Amino acid sequence: MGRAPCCDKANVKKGPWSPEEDVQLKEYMEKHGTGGNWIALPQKAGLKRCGKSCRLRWLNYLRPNIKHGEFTDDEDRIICSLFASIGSRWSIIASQLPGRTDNDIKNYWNTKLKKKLLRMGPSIPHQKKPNSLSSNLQNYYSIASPYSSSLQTHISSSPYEYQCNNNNSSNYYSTSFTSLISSNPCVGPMHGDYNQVKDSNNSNLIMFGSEASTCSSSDGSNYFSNAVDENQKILMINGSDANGCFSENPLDYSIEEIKQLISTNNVGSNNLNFFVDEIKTEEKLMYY
DNA sequence: AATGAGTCCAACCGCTCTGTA
DNA sequence: CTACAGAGCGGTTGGACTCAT
Repeated sequence: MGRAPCCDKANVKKGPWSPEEDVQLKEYMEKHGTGGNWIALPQKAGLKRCGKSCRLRWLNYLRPNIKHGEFTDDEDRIICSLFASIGSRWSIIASQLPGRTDNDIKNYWNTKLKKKLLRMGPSIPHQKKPNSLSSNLQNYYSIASPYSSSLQTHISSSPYEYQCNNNNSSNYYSTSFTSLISSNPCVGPMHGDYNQVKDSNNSNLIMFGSEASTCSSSDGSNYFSNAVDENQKILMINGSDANGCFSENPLDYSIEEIKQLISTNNVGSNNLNFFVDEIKTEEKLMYY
């Protein structure tokens, strides 16, 4: 038996929204809000739409302060940087770009940014490390404001810098991203929750998740769960320079590796093996 | 002018997660 | 503990638009 549909599909209008429907939804939302129930909203608002459709329309188009139009270079960098570090977690990426929606960013990435990246040749100026991520991608990773300033605040205010020696691999951490996520009202604290505990050697640990099984949501918490996978290379968002650019590669992946992932459609929740999935419930520890 | 290919993006689908009874 | 409903997410699709031939 399949899953029950969220609405009566036979009596629900599909397809593009008319201006009248937009007005209707907007007026209702401004007066009443969602009332905590999207499913019931269309009926209350007099719309022949599925609740999910209303939600999507509101979030992606009608709600205030939505930014449409061209993405700036800064936004490009932020997207590239976050994509490289957390994969296609569009909602998290969107949370770092005020006014942008996850759908917008997803579309932008799929239609433009990805291609733009792939077009970039290996010979680009300002290479910092020829054999690692010293490519246009790396330049894209160099994060500029406003993200960098916020990130830098977290970095500078962070008391810890972590090094995680995980079996035979040496994985490095800083708190920057952790702090960023955990302090971000859009993604935390749920997504960035961690506990400070001590291991058997009385070493301090940072533990993401809780008790026997860590949160397995497909958002930031997974990122952290997977980020410490011993078999995976680890994001190092480390000290940024005075311009807000990272002074080190944020990733140990080469442009070619990433391009390959993109070109083989291996970018996504299943195959972007930087940090994503696979060990969703495994508890991971960070030593400091 | 016709048309086919490519691009873009709004919207849908189906899944997972979360809260609650 | 389990089942269920709603919310949220990422992947995909379909149609409008643009451009080249």
